[in-house]
Amino acid sequence: MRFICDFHIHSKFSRACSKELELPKIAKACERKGINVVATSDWTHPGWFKHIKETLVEKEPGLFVLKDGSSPTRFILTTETSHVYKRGGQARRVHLVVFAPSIEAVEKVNKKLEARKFNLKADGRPILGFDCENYYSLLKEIDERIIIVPAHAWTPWFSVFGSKSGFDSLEECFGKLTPEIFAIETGLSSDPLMNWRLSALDKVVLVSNSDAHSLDKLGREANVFEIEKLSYDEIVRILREQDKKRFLYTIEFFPEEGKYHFDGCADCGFSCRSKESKKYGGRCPKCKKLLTLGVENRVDALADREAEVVAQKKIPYKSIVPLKEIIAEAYGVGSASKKIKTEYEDLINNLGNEFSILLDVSEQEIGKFAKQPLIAKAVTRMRSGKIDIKPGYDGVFGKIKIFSEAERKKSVQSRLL
DNA sequence: CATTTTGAACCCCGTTTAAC
DNA sequence: GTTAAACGGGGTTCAAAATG
Repeated sequence: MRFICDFHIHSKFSRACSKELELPKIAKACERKGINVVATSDWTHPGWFKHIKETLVEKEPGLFVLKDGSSPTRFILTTETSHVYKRGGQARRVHLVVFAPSIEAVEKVNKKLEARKFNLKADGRPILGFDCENYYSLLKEIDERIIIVPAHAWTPWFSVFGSKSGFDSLEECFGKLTPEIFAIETGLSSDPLMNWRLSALDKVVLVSNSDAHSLDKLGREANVFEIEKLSYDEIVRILREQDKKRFLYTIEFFPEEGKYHFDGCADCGFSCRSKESKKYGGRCPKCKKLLTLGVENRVDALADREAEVVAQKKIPYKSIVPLKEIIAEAYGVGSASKKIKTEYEDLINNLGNEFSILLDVSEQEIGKFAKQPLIAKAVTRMRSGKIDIKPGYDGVFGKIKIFSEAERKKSVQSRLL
């Protein structure tokens, strides 16, 4: 059976996250998105962990469902921790996704972290002044089956390869435990093609998750597996062995849409490719402050080959645009508007879930239910990658453009006739 | 007047810089 | 030398401004 999995989201206890993020609501929202396995998230937080224990029951080994049986959505005990510390004489800020096999393992980890006086109550994504390598050692002592996956590995501020406070290699960060890093999360601003340029990453498998802070953003990136006997150990095995038979593909943002694709200065609205930023001496040509170097820049700096050489050997991926943004594009209005919400709900109700619309349903079938005729065409165009994007930079999201103004006008006219 | 867009505040803590 | 304040991030949220 096909399982779409999102291993990195947040709860209502994480900073800047929606109050709607509670397990029953997440389970329901996943059904509408087409997500089969989702992170419990935030299990280091005492209040949230209590909620997990009260609300969920184990269904398969290491996988959980709502106690009341109201949803088929599986939960897996994955969470994020934020590490701020010094290593190699430099300040480091790295985010990690932690996979745990059982409630008991989580309980032990939380006890150990509390003993070290970390404030777990402060945030669902606690900040630990804890060196990543030492942290991983501790986790492995508690339970061999716990694994760490570096989160959104290329973003400038909080990641293992980030330009502001990351490293140039996994070894620098994880030392002797580097062999136990067998997966990394590519993040919104990079896609597999970019990551394939590093031979250093041949040992690891690339995963994609949403890092959702609201129900709406669940599964904006995800992993698609073909699994017969679902369990925590089977998921980890597939990752560890890069099992291409079982790990079918990842679902990705177009990397240009991510917030840190290009180099740039958000204050001045300036952005450029990494090659050009050298020309400016790494400084904003307007305000002369240092440019925030984006994901493309870091990949360029660390890459040692063209991606195409190895593409055939890798787990493939599909690039998507969230359905709401597609609808918004077709109407020519912002994706938060009322019209968009209504059309979105209609399509989901008629066609099942968001992922089936984005990945499977035919253009013709979508056209039957879409009020705005450009929507079906936009989905097809997205599937073939024929869209324009103004790349994101310095925290500014990229802007998607599926249709030219002329095309949109033409479509409006044809409806009037 | 209703809707949409834009803008700023908020949460948290380790580090850095400024102030005492 | 010590303490205090500023800084930074992500994205939701609410308020204000702009649009039609």
